[in-house]
Amino acid sequence: MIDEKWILTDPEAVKEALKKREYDIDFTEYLELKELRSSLLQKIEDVRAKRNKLSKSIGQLKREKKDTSELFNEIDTIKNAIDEDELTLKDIETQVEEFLYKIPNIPDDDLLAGGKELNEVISVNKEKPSFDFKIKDHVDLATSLKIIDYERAAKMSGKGTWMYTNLGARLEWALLNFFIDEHLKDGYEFMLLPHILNYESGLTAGQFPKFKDEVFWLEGEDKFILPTAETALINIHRNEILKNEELPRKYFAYTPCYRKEAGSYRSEERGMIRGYQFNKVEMVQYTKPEDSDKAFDELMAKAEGLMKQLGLHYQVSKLAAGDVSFAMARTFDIEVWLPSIGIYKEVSSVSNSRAFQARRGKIRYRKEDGTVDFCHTLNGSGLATSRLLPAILEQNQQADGSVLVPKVLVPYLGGITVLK
RNA sequence: GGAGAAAUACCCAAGCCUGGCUGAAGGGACUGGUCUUGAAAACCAGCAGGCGAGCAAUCGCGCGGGGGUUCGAAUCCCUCUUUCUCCGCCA
Repeated sequence: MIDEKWILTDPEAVKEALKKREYDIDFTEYLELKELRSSLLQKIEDVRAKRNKLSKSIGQLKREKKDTSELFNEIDTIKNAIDEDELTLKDIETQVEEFLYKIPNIPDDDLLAGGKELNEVISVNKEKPSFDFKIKDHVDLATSLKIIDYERAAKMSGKGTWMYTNLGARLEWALLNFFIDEHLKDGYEFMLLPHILNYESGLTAGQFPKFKDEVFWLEGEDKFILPTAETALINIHRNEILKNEELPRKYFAYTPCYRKEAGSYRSEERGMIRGYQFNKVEMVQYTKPEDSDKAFDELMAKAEGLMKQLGLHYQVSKLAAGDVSFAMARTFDIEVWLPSIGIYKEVSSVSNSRAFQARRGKIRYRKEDGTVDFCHTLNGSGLATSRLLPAILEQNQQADGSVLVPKVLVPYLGGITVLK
């Protein structure tokens, strides 16, 4: 949720800022509603104050066993005066809230105005690998190495899924364990979370109301299966006031991520590039507002550090305002090179939501001076393993169809250095 | 899934039957002070926080959430959520 005070004081500026993400908004109706709310509230509170005073007097007279009929006459006249106004007020507040929940976050000043096509590659790691043989794609590699089974997974589940078998499962698990160890080293708190969440959680994270159709809902339960661990991690401190010295708070979690991805299939995304379920380790930080830029850099450095240790060729993209997701003010993507399709695919997305999610979830902290303010929340994948595994297979493949295991993973694979 | 009990401010806890003087007793923690070489102890004092309206004085809402009854609700009624106990069922 964006800052209402800003809309009220300078709606034009907010409108301009949102234009950067190609989002056009009209505050006319909203401002009218706020106006109406204000006058209505004034009226209601006046009557309530009067009523409270009279009721108090009645209490006092009763205690003194005096006659109260005069006061009752007086109170009769205001008794129902605001009934209707109270209903109207509630209605207005619902409308205002619904309106606010649908507005995306304000992009940071330094982002380019416009969509995806303006994303900027700001750094590249390693040379693009070259091969002096005909390369295979990850589906062929994984299938011939017998580490992923697509057909049997389809049999039990349907399209858009796969199963890791034997060394495949171990490789996936090695990645996860490697990431977990790295995050622990950096003092992040390890969380295993519920995967079934309530509506409020999705609302706070910014998934809802806009993207309610992109997650799997449990029938008759008003609950959904998380599309990313972020949705849960962001709700740990919902409706809390954190102590000044508790910040920054750094968490990470491993969860599978479940997404509908309805109609998003592209032929280039065969195999495990896009599925209904994939694995990811996610990092989240709660910070003071003044520290969130630093935290962003830290998350970026951590995600990149993991990629570097894996020895993969990747690029970092700074997303243009229009490509930054709904709840975020800025996002950098780490995109890994997939030789078979000749493109870079996102394996990590590091974002700063600033106070956007905190406002939705009333995530606050007490400042040193005793006043209360919203935290900033940030998240970053660290990393999405299900896209990493194909990249490792493709980038590390050899002429004979075997694959070199990244050095850092060897200890996690019981000393295995080559998949063959 | 069935049956009961509970949810009060940072923590513990009174009040709820018998609605009004409860912006919520009492303790602990915390903060400040007295005392002390310093500390502890003892004693004294302070201590809902938050949200909303207003330039302000001040006012409104707040006793798990939502709704209702009433002139008036922490207190009565309904509902939801969560926790605990027992039974059933299981990993």
